[in-house]
Amino acid sequence: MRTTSERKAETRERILAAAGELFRGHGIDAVGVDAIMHKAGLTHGGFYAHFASKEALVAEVSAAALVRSAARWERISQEADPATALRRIVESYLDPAHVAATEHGCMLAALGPEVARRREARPAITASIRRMLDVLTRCQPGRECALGTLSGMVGAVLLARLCDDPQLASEFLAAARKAASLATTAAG
Amino acid sequence: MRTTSERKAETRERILAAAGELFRGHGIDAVGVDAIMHKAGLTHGGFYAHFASKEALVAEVSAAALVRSAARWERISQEADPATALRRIVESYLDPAHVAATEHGCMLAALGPEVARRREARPAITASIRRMLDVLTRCQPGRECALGTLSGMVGAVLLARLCDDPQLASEFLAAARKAASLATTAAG
DNA sequence: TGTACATCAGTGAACGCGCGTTCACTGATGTAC
DNA sequence: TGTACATCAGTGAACGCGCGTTCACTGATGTAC
Repeated sequence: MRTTSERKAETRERILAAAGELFRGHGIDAVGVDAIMHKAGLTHGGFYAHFASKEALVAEVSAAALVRSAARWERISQEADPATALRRIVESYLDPAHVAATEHGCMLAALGPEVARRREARPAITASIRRMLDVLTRCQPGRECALGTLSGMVGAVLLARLCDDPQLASEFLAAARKAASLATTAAG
Repeated sequence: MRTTSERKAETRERILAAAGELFRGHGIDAVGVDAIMHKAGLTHGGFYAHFASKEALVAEVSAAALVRSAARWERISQEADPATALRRIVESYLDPAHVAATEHGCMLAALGPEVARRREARPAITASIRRMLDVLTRCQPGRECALGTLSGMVGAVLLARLCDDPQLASEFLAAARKAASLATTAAG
């Protein structure tokens, strides 16, 4: 049988997951504690048995979502040769499905500016960005390419989401895919 | 002497400017009508003589801020040869001062995800993005380079703002500067 | 194994507060004669 | 030019509402004997 503390840890994870999806989908300030707890299958009062405040949750959620992305990239880079790993990472990131599913997508493109304004969330974010850059650097000719690829991917998804016109959106994705592969072949 | 309607138009512009700075600096949902009107030197009740709702203001502000950016880029591209114009646009965008002054900077990097969630603001944003792409396309070898440069610049500023570490932030800027110039010389 | 007590995750009513919006008003400006 | 009236941008008090947070509680689970 699950002990009480296991149950509590599971509930905490459910709250984090619910908050992660709602924040990415609607924005941090647009989602209340009430909505998060309801999505987690609980009532709002119980929130404070798990987190000190909404701001504390925000910091944890943004850190956790990006840690998961970084871990996924590391797994991909360990399971395939560098060129294949890069292709998988870049293609899944620059996929129209990623643009459409904001609530399940990358934290950087979905909440970047909102998180950047919250000082307490930034150290953990920076650590995950470094891990993501390390993965890309192993797959590309040099750190500068990795920095450019990450910027290009995040910017392309952001701009694709802003565009009213699906064709222009997919042009951004295609151009970023090409830029990432060009950077690789240039010195590969 | 200024007529009443001229005065009203000036007041409206002051409200738009105040809202533009506050939204970019703190996020749309974090800024109230009260704070905007106070910054514009007025009391909150007068807001509704100029805008139907806060949402209507949001749509106008985001559109207006990006129209101004697009117009600035067009002016630069008319006053200089393509290579110089590109350099000026890229260097001013990827300047640490731009990263620091979110409230006076590019709307895309400061409010992109928040605006992308508001359907009614997107058509005007898309039109301005097209104008910016047109300028870049005239300065670079082809539309694909322009798409990649815009994505790379927006992403780099966003990531630089997220990074806790100033050195990593400036690495993102430097890499994006280099990617933009490489794209140019590749076929130039 | 069975009973009594302690713990504490989760409930749901209640709180103060700031939000977006409304509205009766005022006083400076524009118009009519 | 001077006077009387109409307009309407802007004021500031008030509204209903939903937010983040608190708190007395309950009932399932863990512990002691």
